[in-house]
Amino acid sequence: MGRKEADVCEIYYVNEVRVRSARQVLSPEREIVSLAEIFRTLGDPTRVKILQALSVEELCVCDLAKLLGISESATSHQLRVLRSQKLVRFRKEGKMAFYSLDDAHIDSLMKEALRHVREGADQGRETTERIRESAE
Amino acid sequence: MGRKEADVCEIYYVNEVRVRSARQVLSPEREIVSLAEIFRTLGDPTRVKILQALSVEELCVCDLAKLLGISESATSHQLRVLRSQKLVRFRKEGKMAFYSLDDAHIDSLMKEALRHVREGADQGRETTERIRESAE
DNA sequence: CTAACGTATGAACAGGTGTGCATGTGAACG
DNA sequence: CGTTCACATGCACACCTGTTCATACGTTAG
Repeated sequence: MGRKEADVCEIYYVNEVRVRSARQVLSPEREIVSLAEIFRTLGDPTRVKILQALSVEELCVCDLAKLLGISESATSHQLRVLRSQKLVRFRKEGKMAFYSLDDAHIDSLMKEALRHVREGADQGRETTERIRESAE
Repeated sequence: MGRKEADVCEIYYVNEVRVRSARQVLSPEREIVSLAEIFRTLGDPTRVKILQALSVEELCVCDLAKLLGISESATSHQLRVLRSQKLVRFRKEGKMAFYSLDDAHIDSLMKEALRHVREGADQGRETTERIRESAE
């Protein structure tokens, strides 16, 4: 009894129960990956701005580009990413393409995260910057 | 009146109102960056698993490593990232370090995102894979 | 038709990210 | 004391990401 695998952790048997119960809560790999994919998609300032802007009303590519201060090409690339995740949809009208939010969850996700940021994330940011600096 | 900048978009004046109102909703740059940072932190399968596991109860590094199937070093590296964002905290007991969630928002964030994934993200994933394939 | 426009996309490049390896640090134990 | 253990960290390297540039596509105007 006790140690199942080689010398990994002396007190293995103590936390085995915890590991087991924790493993049960883990979503299946596919869901985990999808989850991470969505968060990674939201993990870019440009895309956050796009989604915030579109939360008001639909906008065309060139207006988004002007709003963001980046090229229309870069904007289009980012919109492609957002489209691939079904976060935005678009409607073609002549040569224009009007984009809008495709998913209601996203807005509440961002608002929830914003609440987190506005609360006690100040020390967090300091810590981050300290680490990032010392890493260079 | 009308066109403010050089030849960017012919119908500039039409959507100027939209751009203006959309710009008002945008959070200040610092908040946007913080928001994106948090999402980017959540945008990794390993870290998602860590947070899901810790949502049950605190775990030490070596148990997390076993649970995740990666090295303790990699686990420690990821925990450092999560710490820097104040997403987890740790308690030292002898040579062990027990980690637990530091923020209640995070769990609800992940659950909200999970709801999004479980709904209609299937087509989304197909699209993503199609794009990823054609990009190689 | 041609030309111009708004948008989309492929290639390329700088910069960033996650993991393994080697090593360091502090605590517990003989 | 020195050794072992759990954990942390610097470095290196393969991989991924976001932007720019050049170009192509479909639509509209002349």
